[in-house]
Amino acid sequence: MHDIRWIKENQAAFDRAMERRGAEMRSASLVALDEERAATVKAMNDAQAEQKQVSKKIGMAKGKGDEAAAQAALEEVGALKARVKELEERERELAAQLREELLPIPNIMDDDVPEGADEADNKELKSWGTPREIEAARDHVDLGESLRMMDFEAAAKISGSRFVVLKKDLAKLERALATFMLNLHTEEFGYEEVLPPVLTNPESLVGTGQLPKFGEDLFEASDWLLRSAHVAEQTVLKALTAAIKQKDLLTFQAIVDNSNITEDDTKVVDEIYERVTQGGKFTEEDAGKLLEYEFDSEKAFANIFMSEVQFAKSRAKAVSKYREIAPEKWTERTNHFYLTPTAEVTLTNLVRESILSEEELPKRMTAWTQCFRAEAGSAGRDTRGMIRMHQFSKVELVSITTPEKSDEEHERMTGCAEEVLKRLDLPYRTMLLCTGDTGFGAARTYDIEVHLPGQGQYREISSCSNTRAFQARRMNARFRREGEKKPQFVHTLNGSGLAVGRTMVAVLENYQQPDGSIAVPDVLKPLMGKDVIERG
RNA sequence: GGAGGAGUGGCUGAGUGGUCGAAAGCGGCGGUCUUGAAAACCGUUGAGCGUUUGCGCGUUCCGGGGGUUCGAAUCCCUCCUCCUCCGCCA
Repeated sequence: MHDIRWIKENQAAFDRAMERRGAEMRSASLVALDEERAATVKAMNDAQAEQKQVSKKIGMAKGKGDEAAAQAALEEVGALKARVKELEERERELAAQLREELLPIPNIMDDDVPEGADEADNKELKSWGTPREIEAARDHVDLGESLRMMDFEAAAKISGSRFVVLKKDLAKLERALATFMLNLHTEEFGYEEVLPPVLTNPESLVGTGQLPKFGEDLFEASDWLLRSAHVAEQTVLKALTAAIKQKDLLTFQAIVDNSNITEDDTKVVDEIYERVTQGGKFTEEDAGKLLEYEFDSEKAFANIFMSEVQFAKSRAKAVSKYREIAPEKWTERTNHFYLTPTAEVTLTNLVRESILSEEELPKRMTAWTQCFRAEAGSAGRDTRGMIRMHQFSKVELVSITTPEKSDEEHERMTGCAEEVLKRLDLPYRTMLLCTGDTGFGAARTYDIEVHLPGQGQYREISSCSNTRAFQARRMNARFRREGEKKPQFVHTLNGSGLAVGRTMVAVLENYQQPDGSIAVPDVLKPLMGKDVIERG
């Protein structure tokens, strides 16, 4: 998220940055919105100051027993109160609207990020190792299946496409690779190992930028709809009880009559809402009040009615009705989870809404986690093999730094990821992504691509990004400098170190032997307990 | 899942309608004293927003949101989190 004050002071630069992104947003409308907000805040503050002043007078007058003075002040405060409330509401609306407009805006990229449309325009920064010349090189699918240790059919049976089942030494190889990477990052590079939850809430995903714009890429795991529907039913119940209490027999009778309709339960719930919230005596305002009613002796009767609608097949309409009637009671958070697409989300959000001390920085964290991606929109791409899975494991690196250290940290982090490949003796090259290929939240991204003899090309195995303060502002993650009063935003960086599944692909294809067995890379031998993976 | 309890400043903890952003203690910072340190004593010590060249001033924030009231940390509603007991469970 961008700093609106920065946008205001650098409109031309902001607009130019958006153009490079191919985004439509321009500064003018944002600045206008913020100016209106600031004016509203000022008016609100002034009104509040006045109201507070007068209220204090009342307190003092009452303390002295001067009823007449108290009464006079009391009358004075009435108009002020209404004005404050109105301005408060307006301010809240404007602030929310501003945030809503800022959240989908991508980060500003560094000036030296090369112009380009897609990965073909990425710039190679360096390469390491020489791609192996392997005669009649086989790809990892061929190798893995021949070993009888990689089973896509079994995965399709128990889950679906874009999943894989690994067995025996390949299952173990996944574990060995992850262990090797974690050991390297924790023991030699100073990263702290973390084992975070896999399900995350929407706030976290907003913090790192997956939401609100890229929900399609995520798997959801939530019962929010069901839970909310349950609450909606409770509302219906209370409305019915209210009808009873107010002796509104017409409405009540109508509700009961309709309870006989069982084929289309949605319709029943719907109609009840129509009646209770709009029909006859019940206004929208009344509906809000109904929520406060308690029922007692009528409960049993109401329950009989409810038993007929509680199996409503589609509850979406009830939910939306409920949302209209009682928005303040609606919470998106109710058991609303996402399967985490990358540990960048969990690790980075550990510092959300916190103020760190300067000595704690840089804060370096690493985690081996399962990652889940819907891969919506990539139908047909990389359908063969383990390159693009709905579920894969990754060792992630996250650094939290001061603003002046983030560039240096970015290079360091990329070096940590490269070191994994060096020690596995896998040839790679490092790319600076072009404007068209750089992700939403990144100011600058390095991709590391490993050479795959089976495909005869380099493929992405790591992506290291500096988001600068972009995520920190979304998350309100700050630090305080020694001796300074005002906290400021940290910089956040993330990188894969590495994608474990793709590393396995690289190992298989690079270490394959003519007989179809796989030589175990030296650094993995202690972890694998053998020198060769072969069909057993 | 059922029953009950609790959320106050970096920490502990007082405050149950009125000059309360909030007692007290601890911790932190500054000072006095001391050759130095400790102890003692004195002072100081949250965040956001707005405004100001700056000192400052205004306002909001006592888990989140909403409400009652001229006025809310305090009363009401709701959500979240944590704790205890029972049940279930890897």
